[in-house]
Order: sequence, then structure tokens, then C-alpha cells
Amino acid sequence: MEEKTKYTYKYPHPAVTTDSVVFGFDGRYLHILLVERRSEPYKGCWALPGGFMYIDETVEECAMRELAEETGLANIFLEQFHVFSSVDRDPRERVITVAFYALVRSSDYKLMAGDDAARACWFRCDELPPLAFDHDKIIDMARERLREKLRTRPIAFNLLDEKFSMGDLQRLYEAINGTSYDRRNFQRKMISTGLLEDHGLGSEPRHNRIPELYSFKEEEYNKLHKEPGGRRNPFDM
Amino acid sequence: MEEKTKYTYKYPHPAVTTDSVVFGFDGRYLHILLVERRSEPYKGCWALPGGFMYIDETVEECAMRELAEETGLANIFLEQFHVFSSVDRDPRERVITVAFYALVRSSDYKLMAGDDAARACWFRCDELPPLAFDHDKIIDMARERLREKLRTRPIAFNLLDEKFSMGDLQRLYEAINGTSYDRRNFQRKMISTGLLEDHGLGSEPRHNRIPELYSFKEEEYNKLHKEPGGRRNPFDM
DNA sequence: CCAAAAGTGTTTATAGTACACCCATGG
DNA sequence: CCATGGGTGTACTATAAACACTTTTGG
Repeated sequence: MEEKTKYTYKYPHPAVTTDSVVFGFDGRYLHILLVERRSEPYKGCWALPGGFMYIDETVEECAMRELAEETGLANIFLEQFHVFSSVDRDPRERVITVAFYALVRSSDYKLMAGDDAARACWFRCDELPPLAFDHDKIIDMARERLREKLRTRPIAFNLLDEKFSMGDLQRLYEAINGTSYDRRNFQRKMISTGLLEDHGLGSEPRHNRIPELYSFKEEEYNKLHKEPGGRRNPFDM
Repeated sequence: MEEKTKYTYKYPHPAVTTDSVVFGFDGRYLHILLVERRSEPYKGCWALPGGFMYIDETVEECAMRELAEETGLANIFLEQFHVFSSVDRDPRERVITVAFYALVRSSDYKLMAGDDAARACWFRCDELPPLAFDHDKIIDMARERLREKLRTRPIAFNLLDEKFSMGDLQRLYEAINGTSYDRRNFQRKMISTGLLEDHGLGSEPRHNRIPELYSFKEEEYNKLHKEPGGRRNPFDM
């Protein structure tokens, strides 16, 4: 294949990429999905899933496409959070990247098919390998934004199965915020939002080790949130 | 000058611009700084200050440079918040824009010298003219982010003079959040942060109409904020 | 039998909210 | 003299925080 340079501009244009910090939760630890690079630069190094934007797609479409291609993930929570544009961040050419963070449910956790997905792997947030480019900085900021977002919107439920126990929810909050909460106060506050549906399942044995399951009433939340009141996130801990 | 197209790439690259939503406060209303476009497209229309990124600068440097060029503003609070990348958002070519919001103090309010600054003008947030491109959407999101940011960080002080009255601060909060607060509760909460220095100035006449002035103890705030505690924004109302 | 996880209430402290009167200035 | 803005304090309510015992299951 001939290497033709076909696209010309009066002024230099940067290349634009997206990179996604995909968070997952296994009930205990926060994880991030990384892929092993198969070409230079940083060949063999771990990196965030992402790649070059096509000229006829938005950055959101690019991030979703790259995620599907490299990890098989689709239909997940995905939101941009920062542009990284240091002049020398890519040795090949001038590349700026739009960074996204993504949240996947435990049930999507293993569904990583996809062409390039062979070398996609979950790593615990606190046990990350050396990373390509400035991806360590991108992850640092993503974790901070995730924390801030959790205080603003009920995003935790995008990291859990549709039905989850109160313990799962609490451990997730603790993993993201790096703190711990009193179990009873946490439960009381969550239930007092009125936005969790109780699916029982602790039916017969009145006191037991099988936890009750809850689900997030997303539609009710949306209704409340659009109201003129413009109130706060009831799930802010 | 000859129009040479000099820069060629193997794949098409988008052009990258920055646009800045510059907020100002006159003690009563929130304002936004707009410039009148002097070339097509949208010639004569009002638009956000901004322009094309140079290949050897970051998006932050670009936003600052364009602001200085078009409005004479420098050394102000400036932070990116979103990339707008709809495929058809610019009729000329494929352009994605990194949007910033900026906060200027009342004292910088009139200092708009600068070459292109002739046609820069403040507009009340709720009385904006028709705007070029998708700049109305950019402003909508900027206002929302400003509100969210105010709940997260003490940014209000970037919109006020170094010394300000409690009334000014309250009116600013009310303008940004679109609500109103009880004067006494607002004052008590602000003072209880321990991060406002009282400059008196109501010295002799004990009860009078001259308000006391305060300033924000930024350094003390930074010290507290970096502490391990990782506590909340004390200026969240 | 022991460790781990989950169900359940009460008490106290802190923070938020509602509310009224007086004074000084400028028009 | 009246409207506006600013100074000041208290009582009530709601929310947050601290805290212990019991049951069940799995190993």
C-alpha cells in the first residue's frame, strides 16, 4: 500500500484522538481497563483504549467506536472530561487528545470480545503498570473527576448491576471516595432518598446473611431533577 | 501574499479552535463578553472570543492568547470545560472547539484595550443577542458549569474585587445560582468558613450604611484544601 | 466454633432555616 | 420622610454522626 499524503491545509492542523478511562467495580476494588499497545511508540506498553478521530464523527462517536473496537464494550456511560494538549505529548506528530471516562456494570465486566480486545485487561486502580504517553496524568484526573461527579449525579449505579446490595453500593462509594462510612448511616441516607426500590429477597429467613437487593429508580430521579426546584444530588455522601 | 497550502497529512485532520465564555459581574447582574465578527461566516454577528490554535501551543495558551488579542484581558481565571465537535458546526471546514469559561474581576472590567477589542462588549446573561455558530449552546453549558463549579470551589472571588462587601458576594451567588438567600444566614455561613478577612471600614459610625469589606484568604484555603482530610467546599451554599 | 456480613434504633451534636428590629444615608 | 441597604441574635427543625447487639452462613 502506497503511503500517499492526500490532505493539505493552509495552516498546520493537529491530529485529534480520544482516550477513555474505563472504570469497573468488582464489589471490592475499582479497576481500570487498559490495552497493550501493538505498535510504536510505546509498543508493548499498557495504554488507555482510544485512537484517532475520523473527520466525519464527533469526539463522542470516536470514543465509543474505539472502545467497541478495542474492548468490545458498547452502550456504556461515557463522558468527556478534559483535553490534553501538551505540545510534546506524542513523539510522532502534534496530537491533542480528548479524554473520556466510562463506567461499566459488573455484568458487562467480562464481555470483552472484539478484534483488538485480546490484550485488554483490568487493573486495580492502585496497582497500575507503567503507562504510555501521558496516560498516567489522564487517569489521575479521571479519578478526581469521577469523585466530583459522584457528588453531583447518581452515577454509581452505572458501575453496579441493575440489582445490587447496600453493601455493594457502600463499598463502591468507599472505593471511589477513599473513605469509609458507617454502615447504618449510609443505608439510612440512601433509603431516605426515596429513589431506591427494595426488591426484598431476604423474605423467608428474617435475619440472615443474604442481603436485600435494591435498584435505582432512574426515571423518578430524572423527573425530580428536571423540576424547577433545581435541588442537589440526593446521593451525595 | 500568496495562498499556499503547505501542510499535508496522510489522514484528514480537523481544525482546532478555542472559544471562551468570559463572565463578569457588575454588582447586580452576570455579564458575558462578546465580540462582533468582522469576517464571514456570521459576519457582523456576535460571537465568543476565540480562534484557531497554533500548532506549537496548548489549548490553554491558545485561549489566553485569543482573549488578549481580542479583548485585552490577561491574567484571568480560565478553565476548559467541554469540546464541541458536531460535524457541521462550522460551514468552512471541519472545526472542533475547546470551550473555556473565564472569570474577570470588576476592576478588570473596563480594561479592554487590544487591537481587535474595539467591538468587544458586555451583555447581560439574560439579554444575549443572536450568536454565531453554536455559541448559544456553549454559553448554556458554561453557565451550568459555572454553577456546578461554584459548589465545588471558591471561584466567586475571581469575579469580585479583592475587597468586597457581603452584599456583593451574596448578589453574585444569587445571580449565578438563580435563587435568593436570607441575608443573615448567608453572612453567618460565609463568616463561619473562617476564610474571610474582615477589613472593617465601618469603624467610626457603629451602625451605618457603609458596608464592611472582606477579602478571601486564598492561601489559607489552599493549605486546608491540600490537607489529607479532603473536605468539601466551605463556600458551597 | 469462629469470622464475616447483614438486619435493626436511639441519642447527641451540628448545621440549616425562619424570622424582626434598629440605624444611617441619599433622594 | 421614605426607600434602600446594612448591622445584629434567637428559636426551631432537620440532618449528620456516633454507637452495640443479634442472626445467619460458610469455612
